[in-house]
This record gives sequence, C-alpha cells and structure tokens, in this order.
Amino acid sequence: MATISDVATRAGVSTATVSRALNGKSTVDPALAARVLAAAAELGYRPNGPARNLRKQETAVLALIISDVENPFFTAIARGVEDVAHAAGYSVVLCNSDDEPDKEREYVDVALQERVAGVLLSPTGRGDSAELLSRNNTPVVAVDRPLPNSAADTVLVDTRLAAKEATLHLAEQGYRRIGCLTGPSGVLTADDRLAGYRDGLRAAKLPAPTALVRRSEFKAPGAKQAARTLLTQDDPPDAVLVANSMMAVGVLETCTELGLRPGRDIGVVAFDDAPWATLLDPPLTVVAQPAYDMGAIAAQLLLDRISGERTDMTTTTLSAHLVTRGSSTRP
Amino acid sequence: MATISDVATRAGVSTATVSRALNGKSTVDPALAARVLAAAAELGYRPNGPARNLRKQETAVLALIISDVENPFFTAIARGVEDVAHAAGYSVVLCNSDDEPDKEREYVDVALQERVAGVLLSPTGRGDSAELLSRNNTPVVAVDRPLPNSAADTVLVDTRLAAKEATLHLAEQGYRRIGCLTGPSGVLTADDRLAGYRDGLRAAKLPAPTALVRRSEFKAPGAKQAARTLLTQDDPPDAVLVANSMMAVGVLETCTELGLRPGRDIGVVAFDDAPWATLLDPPLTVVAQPAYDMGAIAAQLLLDRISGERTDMTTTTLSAHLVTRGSSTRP
DNA sequence: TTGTATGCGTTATCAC
DNA sequence: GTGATAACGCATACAA
Repeated sequence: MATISDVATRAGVSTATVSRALNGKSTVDPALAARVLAAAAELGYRPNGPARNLRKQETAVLALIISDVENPFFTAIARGVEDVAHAAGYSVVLCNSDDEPDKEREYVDVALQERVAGVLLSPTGRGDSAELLSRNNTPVVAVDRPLPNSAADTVLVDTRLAAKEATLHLAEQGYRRIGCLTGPSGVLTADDRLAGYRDGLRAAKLPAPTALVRRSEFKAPGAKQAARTLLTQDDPPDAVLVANSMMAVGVLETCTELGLRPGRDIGVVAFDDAPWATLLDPPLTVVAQPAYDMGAIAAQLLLDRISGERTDMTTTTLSAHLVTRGSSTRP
Repeated sequence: MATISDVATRAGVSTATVSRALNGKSTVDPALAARVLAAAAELGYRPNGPARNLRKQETAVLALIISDVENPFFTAIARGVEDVAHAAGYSVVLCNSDDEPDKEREYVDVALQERVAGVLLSPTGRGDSAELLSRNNTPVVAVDRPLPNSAADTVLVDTRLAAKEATLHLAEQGYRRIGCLTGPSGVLTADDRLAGYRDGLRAAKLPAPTALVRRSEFKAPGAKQAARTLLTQDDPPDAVLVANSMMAVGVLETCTELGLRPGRDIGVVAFDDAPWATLLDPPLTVVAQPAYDMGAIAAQLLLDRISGERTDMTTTTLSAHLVTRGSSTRP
C-alpha cells in the first residue's frame, strides 16, 4: 500500500508538505495542495493508522464492554454509542464480558494495550478493571451500572425506583403475593431491582417473604427454570416482577407450561420494552428503559472527557417508565 | 505509561532482550527473563499496540460490517464472530452500515486505514467496497449475503430454498393466496426470499400475482405499514411469508389491528427463530437460520486466510429449517 | 545469549 | 510556505 513518501515523490514535494496538505493545514500553497491531493487519489493512498496513532499518541477508538450483545438492552446501548462515536469520527470495539470479571479484565487489558481513547464499561461489579483504567489515564464511563468506587462518569437508569413503581402497580391491581425474579447476586442492576421490589412491597404494606424471590442469570433458560420452582411451590406468588426481557421469555414459557395466563391467573411485569411485548395476549406490561439514550449520552460524555472539555465527574440518572398493559391488569 | 526501555533499564538489560523475553523467545537466559518479567510487572508495563502494529505491519483486529446491531439475526452472527475471534486473540470492531452503501464504504475506508487483519462483510449489495478491500490485500469474508463478483470466501444460508419450503408448507396447509413481505429490492437476502417464495408457488401450482408481494425495510415499522396495504386490499392473501423477525413484529401488529388471528384467519411464517415466537398464541412458525454458526464459521475462515493457511475461495452454504408451529397450521 | 542499530509511516519542530 | 529531520515504541537483522 502506498505510503506518504510515495505520494510525496509523485507530487514532487516533501513528506512534510504531504502531511500538511492532507491534514488541511492552512499554511500550504493551494496549488501544491491540489497536486498532493491528486497524487494521493491516484495512488489510492490511505494514511497508515498505526503509524499515525503511534506518532500522535492517541487513537480514535472507543471500547464498549458489555455483558452480552445478544441482550437487546445492551444492543440498544451499543447503537447509541456507535451513532455518537461514528459522528465524531471514532470507531467502537465491542467486547462481551459475559458478566465474568476475568473476561472484563482481559478486555480492559486489550483496550489499554491498544491505547484506545476511552472505555465505556458496564461493570460486572466485581474486579478492579475500572481502577486499572484510570490508573493508566484512560477515561472511563460506566453505563447502566455504577462502579464500586464511583470514580468515573456514570450513566444510569433509576432502576430501583422503577422496580418499586412496578411493584406498587401490581399491588394496586390487587395482587397480594408478588414475587420477583432477578439477576445474579452481585450484579448491581439485579440487586437494585430486587431492592426496589422490596421498597414497593413495603410501601404497599405487603409482607416480603424470601420464598417469593428467585435469581438466575439474565437469560431465558435460567429464568424459565427459576420460574418453575417459584410458581410450583406451596403458596406460590400471584404476580411476578421480572428483571429483564430475556428472562421474561423464560418466565412466560413456564407460565404457558403451567397453564397460568398472565393478567388473569398471574400478574406479570418485566423490565425492557421488547418489541414483541404488544404481540402477546394479553400484552406484556413492561418497564421501558431508555437504553439508546444511555449509550448516546455515555458516548458523548466520554468524548467530552477525551477532548478535555470537562474534568468534573458527573452522574446522569435517566428514568424508566412503566408501560401498563394487560399482563398486569386484572380483568 | 511505561515503555519497553523503562523495563529494560529496570531489569538492567537492553530493550532487545526485553522484547525477546516478553515475546517468549527461547533464546533468552531464564534468569534474565525472570528479571525482565518482574520488572515489567512492577511497572505495569503494557506493550504499545500501535507501535507494535506499525513495526509488525499487522494488527489483531477484525472488522465486522453488518447492517444493524439491533437485528437479532446479526447480533447472533456478531456473537459467533466474537467468540471465535476472541479465542484466537483478535478483537472485533463492529460497524453498522444501515444497508447504506456509503456508510459501508466509509467503514471499509476506516478498516483499510487502521490496517485491520480482515473484514467480515454483510454487503449491502450495491457499491464496490469488497473490491476495494481485495485491491488492498485485505482478506474479506462475505456473511449472509454474497458479493457481486463473489471474489471472496462466503458463508451463506440457503435462504431461497428455505423460502420455497416455507411457501410449500403454507400451500400444503391449504392456503391458496399466499403473500410475501420481503426486504428492500437489491438486498440479496430479500430478493432471494422472494425468489424462493415464487419457487414455492410454482411448485404448488399456485398463481403468483404481484399484488400479493410487498417490500419494506427489514424493520417493524415499515413492515407494519406494508402489511396493512397488503391485507386490506381487495382479495387479500390468506397467508403470508415474512422475511425476518423484526418485520414479523410489524406484520403481527397489523394482524392484531385488523382482527386477523394467525393460524385461523391467516397463515404466517417468518424468517428467524426469535425467542418470543413460542410465546405467541398461536406460536409463530419460523424459518430458523444458523446465525451464530455463520458468524463462527466466517470468522474461522477469515482467520485461516489471514494466517495464510488457505488460498482457495470457498463458499459455505448452511441450511435453514422450518419450525412448524400454530401460526401456519389450520385448526 | 545479549546488545546495537535500524526502520516501520507518520507528524511536529525546527531551520530556511 | 517548504523541506530536512527527529521521535513515537517496538521487533528484528546483525554484530559481538
């Protein structure tokens, strides 16, 4: 592939002039600049990224570390990030941590090694990846989940409050034994939703027996199994709050298998407004989270910090809202 | 951040020895190697990626250019790619082309500039991005859709055959006016599915009036609108083949609005086995595509070519299979 | 086995 | 306004 000196030779100028012309520096004779541009085009010249990155000691790459690209919630975040990053001339490297601290750490190492401009991290909650990054002066923005020490910009959803409201909604609909199916212990969103659920029970003056709580990974199979144990026990719940849309799939499968019809036999509210929620009969009541916005805001925050426009730490908390549908309203 | 010479100084050796030790060259005294490793650890040394990439004239990065990360089909591909790439020590840069040739081209430019090791491309079908890549000696693997000139390794699903089988299935169930809702003209998977649909009609000896075909973008809103015009015309179809799961959402919304119940009033088959397909009443008949496998195979193919293990062009065609459920079976 | 020296392609600093 | 040149951090050819 052609290098800058190939272009220089062809245009009959020095490499310095080529560099200046290509980077649009004003201090270059228009005629020469035109010659350089022509030569570059003829050769199909493309600046060598690694060389430029080395010389400039910076890259135009962001890393986005999430737990799972197959989770639509994170996908929406990724879209928000990508749109903002792309508009600013940045690329995005996508990493699946699978909520494993080791994998997260591994990707942070790669990010550091490649000298990415910044990292968007949805932390597993364990491990010290974020500290490692800031120790190496790499800007970090926490997305969806806060960092342990909270020593970074953070973009969150007030998921605890949303869980409380969802639980209160179920209580208002007359459900009295409301259960909760949440994610793994230690994952902050999972714990927050559980806490919010308990807030809601308390506010509704309902008892909060631990028998009505189950945890599983944030995916359908585990949730399906967990729902089965939850719903087939003695004195089962008459409603359930589910912590994300992938789990909801599992829970609803179990409901079908057990012959429990949402909205009639059991109240169901799930986090994340999946596009298919309205297709169910009855439609699924959900807690809609502004995932795309989270990603976009987080990316903008990161870019601002990279460009040094901002030095103060900010925490942005977006709110989720309950979308009431048939699965939680008694006939 | 510490450089190789910092490590050299601390270990009391030359930078060459550090480089050799850290890269596990056998020709280095174990005692020295240990000292180097210790020094590196103490300094938290991380090789500078751009510098190394420049020097070695290669990177451990793959670019994955797809139309939309929010499409679960592509997400599954991305997962397959990422898992394989990660296992081989490669990172993946994710790019959304939105099926726009210009955006695709733009990302190809970035890939070229950053000297990525290879590109996984789900081509929009227009533009010459792939040719540009091969002209610059960057390996390409086409995923899900073939390249115009087919001058690259390719991993496909036999989507045309699958569409034919799905159509035949509908015919066997007694549907006589089968419609088709596919993606934009020019997108090969969209055209293939339409062609397969027509194959199916022909095989079933059914007429193929163009009035029963609609196109929209591969997303819910457009499909919803298109479904409305399709289903509210005079002499509407009694069944419909839908080209992907996001479109299926739109189509099913329209069905609900029009009071058409799948499996009773209208037969429905959609591409992509969405996790929520079984939750519908009746469950949705789908054409399941091996998306994860496509991604994994494509990534492996790309890595093989990068390592020079293979020089011949291969086309891998995986098969999709029909999963029959209630939305297409008459009561 | 180890060290010295060179070059990867670019940008920035300096002279001119 | 332009050109020569140094430096970014690393890996390797070559010398010792």
